Amino acid sequence: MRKIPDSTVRRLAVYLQFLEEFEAAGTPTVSSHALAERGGTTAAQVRKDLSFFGSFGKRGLGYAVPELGRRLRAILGLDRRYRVAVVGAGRVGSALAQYAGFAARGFDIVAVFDSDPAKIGRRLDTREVRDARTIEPVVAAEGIEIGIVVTPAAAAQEVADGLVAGGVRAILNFAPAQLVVPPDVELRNVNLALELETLSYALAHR
Amino acid sequence: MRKIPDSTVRRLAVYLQFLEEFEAAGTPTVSSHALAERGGTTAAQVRKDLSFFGSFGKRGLGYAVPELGRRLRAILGLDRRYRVAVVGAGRVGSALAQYAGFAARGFDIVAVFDSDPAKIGRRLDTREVRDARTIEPVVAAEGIEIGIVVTPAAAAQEVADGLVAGGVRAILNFAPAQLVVPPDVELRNVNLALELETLSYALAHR
DNA sequence: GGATGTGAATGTCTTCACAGCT
DNA sequence: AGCTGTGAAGACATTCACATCC
Repeated sequence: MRKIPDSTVRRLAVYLQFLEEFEAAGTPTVSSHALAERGGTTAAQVRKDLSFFGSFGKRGLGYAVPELGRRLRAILGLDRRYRVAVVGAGRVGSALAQYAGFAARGFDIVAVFDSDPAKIGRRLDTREVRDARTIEPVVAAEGIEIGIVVTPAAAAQEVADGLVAGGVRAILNFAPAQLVVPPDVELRNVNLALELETLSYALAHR
Repeated sequence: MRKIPDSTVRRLAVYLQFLEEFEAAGTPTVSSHALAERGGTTAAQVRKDLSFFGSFGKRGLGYAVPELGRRLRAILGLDRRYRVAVVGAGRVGSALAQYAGFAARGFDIVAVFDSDPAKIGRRLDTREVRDARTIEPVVAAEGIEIGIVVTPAAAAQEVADGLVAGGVRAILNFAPAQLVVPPDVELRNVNLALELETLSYALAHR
């Protein structure tokens, strides 16, 4: 069960999204074809993706919606909740800290940090913005497992070091910087400008 | 020159980022090895990526920083500016509309839309939030080429249709919905929750 | 009949390794 | 000597096609 393509994991998360719509609508069963159509891929791809983890379908019938949902949540590790910290209470950071989509998927933002004295102490929903110098102890004390970095590039590595020292197991980095973290800490980068740049490339080439 | 891997395009944008740091620092020349190190890839990969578009380096020496910068900007279509609209003035939409990183890379947010009467008319920096019902005419009149969709999933397709009718050539979609657009409109999806979900998968599997 | 599950075939991307400039 | 540029090899991912089962 090791060595699953990264692209497969991403697609599984997408399938789960659709599946939850089917769940809400009360659809009892769904075919690989139906999932593929909505997810922008092919039926064979859907079946191959799922087959890495077992065989959850019934031949001739398709997949039972509630069961496949449960399975996918278990596979993705979404059958539990995570405690998450956001570092950087600028516009994007604040928006992410309050983004309902995170809590809806099991990611609870339990702490927000910034280094700007003007921001420290302010409230953001129910949480208070805390001093970035306290990242390490707070992360450790609160049992925070995931850190989201939304600082300027120059501050990102220092912040990441604090998160790691506090014991996070994963970091989602929005800063346009290449972070260095220990190999046992999972790191994913999201670069907003980059997405527009690939669009620019596509527009320029035809 | 057709058929460039998507991953290559993304990496080129990353190289450009680093190159601009070298440019700022006045470093005259850079090797594929140096670029690889910072970009989290290998020297061979850097050279292969660049070789799709020509040979910009000097053997035994490396790449001239200013020239490679110019070339990359030209390849990525970043040697010009783009007019961009943001639809959805919620927390994330507002943050994106004011995100300095976009303007810095040549993407000017020239219009912001929302359908909520409470938000329409409000100012966001220098721009006023406009009625989403006017997307099509405003996009057409303002010569907007790129639309960023940051609405709830339920509204996203309608908004996309308006953008397309107005004449955008590309859409960056943050809504957790699979949009349908004509084949000549470039579409890229960013799903914030998805990124955390792939981290969750990684945490669950070891 | 209809849809899954999966080896095998195909296609795509990355890495290797070395010839060729400077 | 140093570092690029690139075919060829290898690794990886997707698609095909069909046997299998409900």
